[in-house]
Amino acid sequence: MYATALSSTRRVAGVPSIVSAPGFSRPQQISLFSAESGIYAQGERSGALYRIEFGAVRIYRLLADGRRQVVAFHLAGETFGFEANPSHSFFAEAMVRTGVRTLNHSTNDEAASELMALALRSMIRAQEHLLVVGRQSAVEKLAVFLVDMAERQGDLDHIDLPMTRIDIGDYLGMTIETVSRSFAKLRDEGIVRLLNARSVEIIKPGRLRRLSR
Amino acid sequence: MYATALSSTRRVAGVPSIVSAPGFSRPQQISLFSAESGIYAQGERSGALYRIEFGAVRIYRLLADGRRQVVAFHLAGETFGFEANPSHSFFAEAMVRTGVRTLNHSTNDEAASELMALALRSMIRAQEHLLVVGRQSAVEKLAVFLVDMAERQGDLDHIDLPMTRIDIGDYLGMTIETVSRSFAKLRDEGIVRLLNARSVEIIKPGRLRRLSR
DNA sequence: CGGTCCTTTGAATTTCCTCAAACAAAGTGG
DNA sequence: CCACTTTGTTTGAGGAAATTCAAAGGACCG
Repeated sequence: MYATALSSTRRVAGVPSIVSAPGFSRPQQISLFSAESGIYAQGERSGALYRIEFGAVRIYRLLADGRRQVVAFHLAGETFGFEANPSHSFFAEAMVRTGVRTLNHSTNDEAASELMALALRSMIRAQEHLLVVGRQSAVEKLAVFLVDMAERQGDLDHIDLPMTRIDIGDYLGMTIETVSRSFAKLRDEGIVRLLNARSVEIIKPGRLRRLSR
Repeated sequence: MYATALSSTRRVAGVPSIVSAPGFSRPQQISLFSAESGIYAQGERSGALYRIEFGAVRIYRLLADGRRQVVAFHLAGETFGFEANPSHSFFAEAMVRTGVRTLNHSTNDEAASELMALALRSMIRAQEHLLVVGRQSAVEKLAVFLVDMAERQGDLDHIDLPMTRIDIGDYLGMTIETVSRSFAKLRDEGIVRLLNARSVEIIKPGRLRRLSR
């Protein structure tokens, strides 16, 4: 009952509540999060890494007036935590029921190089994202998003979206109506088929990919 | 004669030429770059850090069709190099005559932690940038940019811009005309005074700051 | 002084957003 | 199992914001 309906255009006051899960800070243990529950605790020291065993997570920032920017989506098998700087009003939330393994923040070289690699990947991702948000049209943005999701889910023909249109809009910097209309354009051109709002079949991968650059 | 006139709306074919400066890869030595010359060499290994002794540098990415996104501006006294992933068609260029010190990529702990701190800062900056580009209006974007520049130059009343309107537009995700019109709005509201196109006096810092969030 | 590049401004157009309404899907309680 | 509510999605109409196209002025340089 809080951040679910949050979007840039439907603004809200205040920030979402933060929920800590049982066993959260015990390393090498899987923590469970129900859909729409928060993952970062407010006082959390930065540097902690999280590996998603199953489910999906969104990372976002808020403007004072409630406008939201989703910085990243993370899917099963992915590691995150580098984006999360609690001192800069970042939030991480499970989008669906999600299992997360908290990785030890040990000081050995191995962990350090892993952290560095993650930092580099996160940076590249953030900048690709910036390029998309800053420099592409609505349909191009959606195409980039769909191609990315398809690749990360390992199935180039079919995508299951764990997020709402609000999430997608706040990720791509546009309203939910524009997201929906962009879906409609891709559908009307025979590029994708919408089995339902969360399930997308890619009919013409080549055209989608061409749109996305 | 290459990347200067590059912008998202005035598209160009091809990529800018890369110029290597004398003494570039010798550590602890200052390399000089003339205005509009490239700093990263194409094959440059990542991980190298650069400290700007004087001048200013832009970091950017290109889309295939020539649209450009400026990812960051770096001013004198700042360290950069983390954003630069040569394998992802990133470019770094001096905007004005610039002196750069290449820092040793040593493997000791001190250097590693410095690199990590830089990574974190770059990430935070990138995400602030994403929030601005994705979620703010033209005037708000310009206000954020001006406040940021003023703080980084250590003078809250006056800004010297080392970059063109094209750079600003490609940094904020808008056209040069919109940048110019946004400047005009701030001027017409008595928030700033334009001594010339590159020199801005901030008359009402409070109003500018309020616009920027 | 002529040329080039940058900037500003205007007018027309396009894109996206806002507001509104209807529909669909999923959950709740009787 | 069915009304009822809530939440999410789609679509339309109108309006606002930014872009595109065009032109003119200004600064700098050879």
